[in-house]
Amino acid sequence: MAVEISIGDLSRRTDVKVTTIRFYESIGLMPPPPRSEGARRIYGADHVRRLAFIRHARELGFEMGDVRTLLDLADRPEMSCAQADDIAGAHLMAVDEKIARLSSLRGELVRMLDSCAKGRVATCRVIEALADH
Amino acid sequence: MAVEISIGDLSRRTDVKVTTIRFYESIGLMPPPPRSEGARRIYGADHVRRLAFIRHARELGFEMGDVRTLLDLADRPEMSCAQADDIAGAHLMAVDEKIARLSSLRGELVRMLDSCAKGRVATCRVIEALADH
DNA sequence: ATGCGTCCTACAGCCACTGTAGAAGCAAGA
DNA sequence: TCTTGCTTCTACAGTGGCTGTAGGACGCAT
Repeated sequence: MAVEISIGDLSRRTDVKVTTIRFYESIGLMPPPPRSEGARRIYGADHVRRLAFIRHARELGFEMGDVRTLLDLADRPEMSCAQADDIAGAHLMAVDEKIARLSSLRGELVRMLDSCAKGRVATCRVIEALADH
Repeated sequence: MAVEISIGDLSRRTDVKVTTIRFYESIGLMPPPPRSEGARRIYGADHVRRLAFIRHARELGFEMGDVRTLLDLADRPEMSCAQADDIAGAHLMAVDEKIARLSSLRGELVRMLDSCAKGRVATCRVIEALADH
């Protein structure tokens, strides 16, 4: 007999909020599950797997379009995984860029804070740095 | 005679889009400027300064609430700049956290990509890593 | 039967813009 | 003077990725 769990159970198992699960269904990321007599959603093991997959991809920062493609790929085991690698590679580059950008912001923030004499706004380096970049 | 520039000029000088300038006005970040006979916005030097300030703060990743506070502070030179330092300090911590998070994501992505044998999806480490975290 | 938690749908709101439509202003060329 | 074409105007919808709310219905234990 297959596992039959409610949306609340699915939520707890995958740590994805109930509303988010319904949202994923509404945008076609999760398939519409069968319903009980009282029209409640009934999920099974593959829903758990799919949602976990989505969640991990999101945690890694993949955006929805990428997640969609990765899910499609995961459903076609015979295909080459080159596309998955491409997506992950592109994402890695994007992450590297973000890190670089944040590091330079960090530098600027540290410089601002270090040079501030903790006096009045009139002589504050933080404010000044923002004013005359 | 004061400088009198159009919204397009202001946009070019500060590298902030026209629509964004109007948006900032609509949410009260920029003051509503005087208008020409034909109801066009007329800006002056202080608008340029204020918008540049906003832009720099946004570039540094401060969110709107912070920008608002920093602007208010900048308008009160006699105040202590402790609050500005607090905001910048909190932001620095947030940036550090983001960098840490991204670095660990990066590690995971690199591991995924390194261990992938570039074969079929069925044996793809990238897909697998997403499936069984 | 009652109470309580879970679930349902449908829609508004979040942030920080961006894009669109349709109209009007304005300067330069024919 | 007329026309062309750029800029500007207002008002509002859309973006991504959810989150929150209203107003019910379901289902189980007491």
